[in-house]
Amino acid sequence: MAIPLRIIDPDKLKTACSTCSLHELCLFPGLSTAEMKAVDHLVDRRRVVKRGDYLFRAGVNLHSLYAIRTGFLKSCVLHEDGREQVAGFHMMGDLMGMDAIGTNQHLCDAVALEDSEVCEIPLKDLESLSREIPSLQHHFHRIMSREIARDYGIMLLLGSMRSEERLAAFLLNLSQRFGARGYSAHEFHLRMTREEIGSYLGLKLETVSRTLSHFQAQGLISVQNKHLRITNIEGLQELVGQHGCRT
Amino acid sequence: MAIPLRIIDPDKLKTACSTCSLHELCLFPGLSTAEMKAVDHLVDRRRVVKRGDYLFRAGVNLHSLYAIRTGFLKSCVLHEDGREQVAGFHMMGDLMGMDAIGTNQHLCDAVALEDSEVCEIPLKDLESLSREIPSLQHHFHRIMSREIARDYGIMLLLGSMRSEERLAAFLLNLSQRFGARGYSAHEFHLRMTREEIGSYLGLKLETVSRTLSHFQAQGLISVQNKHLRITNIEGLQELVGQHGCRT
DNA sequence: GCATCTTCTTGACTCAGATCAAATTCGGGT
DNA sequence: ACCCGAATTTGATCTGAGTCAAGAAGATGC
Repeated sequence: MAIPLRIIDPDKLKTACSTCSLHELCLFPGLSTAEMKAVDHLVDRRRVVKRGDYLFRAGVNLHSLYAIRTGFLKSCVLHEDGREQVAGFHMMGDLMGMDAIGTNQHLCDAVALEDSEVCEIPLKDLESLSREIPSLQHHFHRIMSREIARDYGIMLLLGSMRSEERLAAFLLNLSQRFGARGYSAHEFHLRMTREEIGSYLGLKLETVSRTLSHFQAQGLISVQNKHLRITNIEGLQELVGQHGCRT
Repeated sequence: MAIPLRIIDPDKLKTACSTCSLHELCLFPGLSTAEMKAVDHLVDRRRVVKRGDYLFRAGVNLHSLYAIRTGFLKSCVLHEDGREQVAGFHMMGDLMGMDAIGTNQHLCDAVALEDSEVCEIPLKDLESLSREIPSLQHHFHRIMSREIARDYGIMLLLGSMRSEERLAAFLLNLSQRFGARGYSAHEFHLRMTREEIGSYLGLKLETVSRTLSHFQAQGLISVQNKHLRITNIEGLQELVGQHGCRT
């Protein structure tokens, strides 16, 4: 395990959290320099996942959590009978794999929708380091909790919104997340197919397509295949939670 | 803070996790006696919540997590526009409040559906004790993770099951949970209204009622208002994941 | 550059579950 | 025991989204 004596190990440098531009989004903001140093050793290694490849598959044993550095992935829950549903879309700074801690087995497939790069964080190491750094521990709990909160939002969406509201909420969510990461919040590339959007929103791909066309006709957005531009964000916001039909 | 010198403080005794019959279900299984002792001090106090009362409300600051000792509660997520949806039903041994760690504010209302009793676990104390007891720490992570896993299941249910499947899955879930707690798995009391079931499953109360009647006509269950008896559990199991229509 | 496969759009029709509307039963309070 | 509001059941009708189908537009590979 001895690291070869080199002045700069370029690989290590690239992996280090302390030099990572994502560290405010990712697991470890607001740590002292010394703590940051300790965290650097936590991040085992980076891994590249090509478009279409699996980061992990349902059923395999958990060894690490994965923090996304670049790229875009989806997670798919699998039902015993073969049905499959997109449970989330994940981008830079998101942490994946937390659903597997309970059973020690991944519950969902994680598939890259574009070439992506992730940092592996062995759970054992994260747990032992968070025993030493209370702020890291608390931050990890916050991240798990936010995942629960996100899921509650999706449950609300699936359980009580009509198709237009779902899609509007989806677009606003993407917009907000791209914006938070320094990308344009009103113009972006949809990395997933209509079918994947539909699966995530509990709709059929035809409904997704129709609803997008409808939004475009209303002047809310302009879509050209996967390129999307939000032209009236207030209009979309009004749509969400407007048609309070399904009481 | 000095505890009055008495041989037995009956209140403390009742609160102690080490003597609690739930401790295998609840947060702290498999600890040494010494560790158990430390955990006892963690559980701040017990609280009684009368039927219809709130354990906590959306928006209030988090101070504690709550482990249910007895009773039955629901949690309701609130949409800004006043829409409300049941996010879960919680019983003996379940832990509530984890959704609030992320923002430090509760996201949902927790309402007792029958007179209930909970143990308050201050998050700060749980975090500091779990820094000392690795198995407690890991178990807490597992519980949060299981909550995420549960939510994935609900997303699958809401996003891709038809009404009969949803209700069958719901009944089987209740059955399994009652069974795991030593109650009858095939005969129990529904503590929630049809409307609450519907809200949880993304259906209208009429649909819930009709579907229950339909199940009864098929000989799968027998319902008499809130009293439910499962007469053909395999039949229900077949129903879930049978009609794989919504691909 | 062409062929092929996948993804997307749009239209016509159908149906599961929502909505509206009674009638009935239950449960808590006096 | 009786009353009253809430919860449940059941029926009739309506509708939003699913299903089926066919063509168009993009991607991918040779």
